[in-house]
This record gives sequence, C-alpha cells and structure tokens, in this order.
Amino acid sequence: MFKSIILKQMNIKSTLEKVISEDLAEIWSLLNAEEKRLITDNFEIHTFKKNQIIYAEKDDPVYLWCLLKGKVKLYKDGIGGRQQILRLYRPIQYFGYRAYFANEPYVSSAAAFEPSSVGSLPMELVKSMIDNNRDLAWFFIHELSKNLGGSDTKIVTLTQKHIRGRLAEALILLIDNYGFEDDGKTLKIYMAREDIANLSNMTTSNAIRTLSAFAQERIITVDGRRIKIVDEEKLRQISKFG
Amino acid sequence: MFKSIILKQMNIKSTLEKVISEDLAEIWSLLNAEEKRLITDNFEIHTFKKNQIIYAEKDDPVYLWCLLKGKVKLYKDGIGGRQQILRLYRPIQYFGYRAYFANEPYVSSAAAFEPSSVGSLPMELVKSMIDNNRDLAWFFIHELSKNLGGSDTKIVTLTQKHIRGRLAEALILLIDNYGFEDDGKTLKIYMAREDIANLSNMTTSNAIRTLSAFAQERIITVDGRRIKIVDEEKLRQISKFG
DNA sequence: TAAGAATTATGCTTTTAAACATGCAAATTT
DNA sequence: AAATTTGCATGTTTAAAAGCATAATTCTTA
Repeated sequence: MFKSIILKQMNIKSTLEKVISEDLAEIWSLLNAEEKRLITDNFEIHTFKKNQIIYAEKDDPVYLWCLLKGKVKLYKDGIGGRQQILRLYRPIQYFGYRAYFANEPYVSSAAAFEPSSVGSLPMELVKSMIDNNRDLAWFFIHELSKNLGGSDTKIVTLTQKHIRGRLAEALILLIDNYGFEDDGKTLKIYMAREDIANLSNMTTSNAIRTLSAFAQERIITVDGRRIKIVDEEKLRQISKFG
Repeated sequence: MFKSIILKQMNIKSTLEKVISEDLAEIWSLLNAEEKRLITDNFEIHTFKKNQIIYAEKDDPVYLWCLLKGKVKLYKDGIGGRQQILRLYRPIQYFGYRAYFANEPYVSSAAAFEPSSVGSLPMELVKSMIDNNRDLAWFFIHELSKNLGGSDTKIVTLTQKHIRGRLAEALILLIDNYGFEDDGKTLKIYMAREDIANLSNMTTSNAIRTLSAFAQERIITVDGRRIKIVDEEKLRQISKFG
C-alpha cells in the first residue's frame, strides 16, 4: 500500500515511483514506525481486470482501498440501468472508506477502468489508527470535505447545464484527473463513449453527437477513443455556460 | 449553543428543550468541563429574519453554526438565477464547517427559511478542540460521510428521476426532516412553490402543476402552503420511480 | 482470416420539461 | 376600500434531450 511496500513487493517502477514520492507522502508521512509496521503486516495487493468490480452498492464496507496502478471509477447504477460516474481515481488515491465511516452499506460501486492494482487495508485497523493519530483524522476530514463540496457542485452542474456544457466539463475533469500524453494534447485516458456519457449525464447517442460537434468546431479531434484537446480555452468557455 | 447555554441565555423552552436532550447530547456529551467552558465563553447567538442569508457562496468560512430554532436551507445558485436546495436543517443541527475543513471558500449559501436563532462558534476553536478530542473528530467524520453519501445519491435521483418522482421524493424529504403537525398528516413546513421547485430541480410552474396533479389523484391535499399527505405509500411508490 | 460481437456514427421521431402568456386570488400597502 | 404586488393556477408553444432505427466501423475470437 505504501512506498516501501510497493517498491519491495510490486514491480511498478518509474512513473509510479514519481507519484509516490509526491502524493503518497501525504499519508505515509503522517505515520510513526509502529503504524507503518501495522500497515505493512495487514495490507494486501489485488489486481483487477478491465471493468472488474472492486466493490458494489449495498455491500458492507470492510476495506480501505488505495489505487496503486491503473484507473478506477466510482459510480452508481440508476434508473433503467443508466450509470452515473461520480468520481475517478488515479494512483495514489484512497477510496471505499466513506460508507464505513457513515456506518452504512455502500451507496455506490467501484470498478477498474483498465487493468489495475489496488491495495487493501482493513477499515478496523484504519479506525484504530485514527483513534491514535490526529493527523490521520484530519486527513480524512479534509478528504471528505473536499469530496462533499465536489458532489454538491456536481448536483447543480449536472442538473442545470446543457449537454454541451456538461460534456465540456467532463473533458476538463479528464484533463485535470489524468492529464495529457507526451504531446501535451492527447487525453491520457481512453474511455468508451458510453462511459463519457455516464460521466456527463447524457445518453451514449448524445455523447457521440456532441463529441462530433466539438470535433467539427475544431475544439477537439477524435480518433477512436483517442481524444486530442485542440482548444482548451474554448472548452472551458463552453463549460462555464454553453 | 449547547444545552446549559441555551437554557440560561435564551428564552426558548418546551419544544427546543425536548430536542436538545435528544440530539444535542450528541456533541455536548462528548466534551469535558474545560471544553464546555471554552464553548460557553466563545459562542454567540444570532437571529435571522425570514429569507435572510447566514453566509454566502464564496465567503470564507469562519464559524461553525448551530441552528437552535427555526429552519435553514443550504442552497446553491445555478444557471439563470435558478437555485438548488442541497440540504435542510432543523434544530439542533450543525452546518457551515465543510468549507473550513476543505480549506476553501463556501461553495453554497445558507439562509433562514423562517425566523431563526442560530449559534456561532469560531472554527479555529472547533479545530483545536478536535485536535484534543477524538470523539469530536469522529463526530465530524461521521457527519461528513453521511452527507457525502446523501449528495452522491442526490446526484443520481435529481438527474435521472422524472418530475413526478422528484417531487414525491422532495415531499418525503420534508416529512423525514420536519415531520407532521399534531394531526399526523399536515407537513410541518410551509414552503413557497418556488422553494419546492428548487428542492426538486424543476421550474416553479412544474412544481405547481405536479402538486395539482398529486392533489387530483388524492395523494395529497393542498391549501395554500399547507400540504397534507393523504397517501404516503403512493408517494413513496412514485418516488421509487413514477 | 473470417465471422460475429461490440462500439461508434448519423438521421429521424417522440417525449419531456422549459419557456411563455394570461388570468385569478390572496396579501400588502396606501 | 382601492390599488398594487406577489404568488398560484393553467393552457399553449418551443426547445432540448431521449429513444429508436440503421449502417458503418472496429474489436474479438473462433
């Protein structure tokens, strides 16, 4: 789950190593030697195939999950099998703890977007560590608060913005979350149109249609699932209201 | 803000006193004598008129607020001045802390629905108390987690349910939040049609229309702002999907 | 490599809800 | 009490997005 563990027990190097030293420090650095040992002894690494479910709505939460490699979506199944993607995770981010803290079953599901490695740690252990480490408590208070602000904002944008605005916003989210390939233009995530639709609260048809429109307007170019952002400024403009 | 204070310094009795001994115990009982004294010395009581704003989006968060008497809505202004009501508060509930914990300005506004008394406590103080009281940390972790689950669920219901379903759900929320008058049928909150619309993500026209439809179908009766729930079962059925 | 399945693209139709218009009634002000 | 404002009700029109059908393309896998 954490730096030393990953480097010892997994064969993920280079790219990940970079991320770890920046992001992971966030939790790891909050722990003392004893806590670090506890984690080392109790965490497990799991691998998930593309589209495999990590946990599902109504399950009881047992683990804290930490994405090590790959991409994970948190989503909720709605009316008529329509899915709403709530959040996207990248290494090294933690998820799956909210329901445990709320003392209720999961209200959403998590699945791997692409082949992924995920570490797990029993929430019972996390709980006892929070009891003895105020910095860890603050870490979760902060995370939950950021997410709640995000969800509240999402309620308004997804219900009030028009299709073009919602799609533009989704693309910007993808930029912010996963960034670009080395060319500085191509999105580093390759989603099915259906997933793009589920992220922006629209039907697959409309996602396809609107992506085509954006391409026509030279805001993006589309080559299969490869999306190149040509005019990010315009995109942000449409997102604000278009 | 807390039991002794309220009873000493305010003239709210009977109804409130009941609530306090149940709900308020939640935080008050977590505190030691020193902490209770700190609160007593630093809290202030404010009164707000109907529709008066307590804090606004983009403000910097400074206080923890606790609703003592009245009703408060948390809302966000969206496109074209359309408002989305995110949460409703009743005595004794706390609000206004999320943005501080997230270390960002408010993303939503709070306003009194009806004449209200609200206590304030500097967040700086709350922060230092959390540092020294793990139960208080858990209180906020729990609240934030519940709210996040609620917001995530709301994203789906507000975007995917049809108008009738959304209105039915809003009415059920009002039942759960504020309950009934002594007759066991009349909603204990009297909202303008516009607010009902803002709660259910629809235009005022459609809120009016759909309320009329529900009345026609003998699910509710409407007399001005007085809404009587005639067939709660049917309402829940429509909310699930109708 | 061919066959089949899944995904993407596009046009057309239908449905839903927003926008607009108007009338009425209750409440507030003068 | 008259005048004005505000809120509620309802019908009509318009626009947005969903739904559906079909075809083309890409991806799987037999």
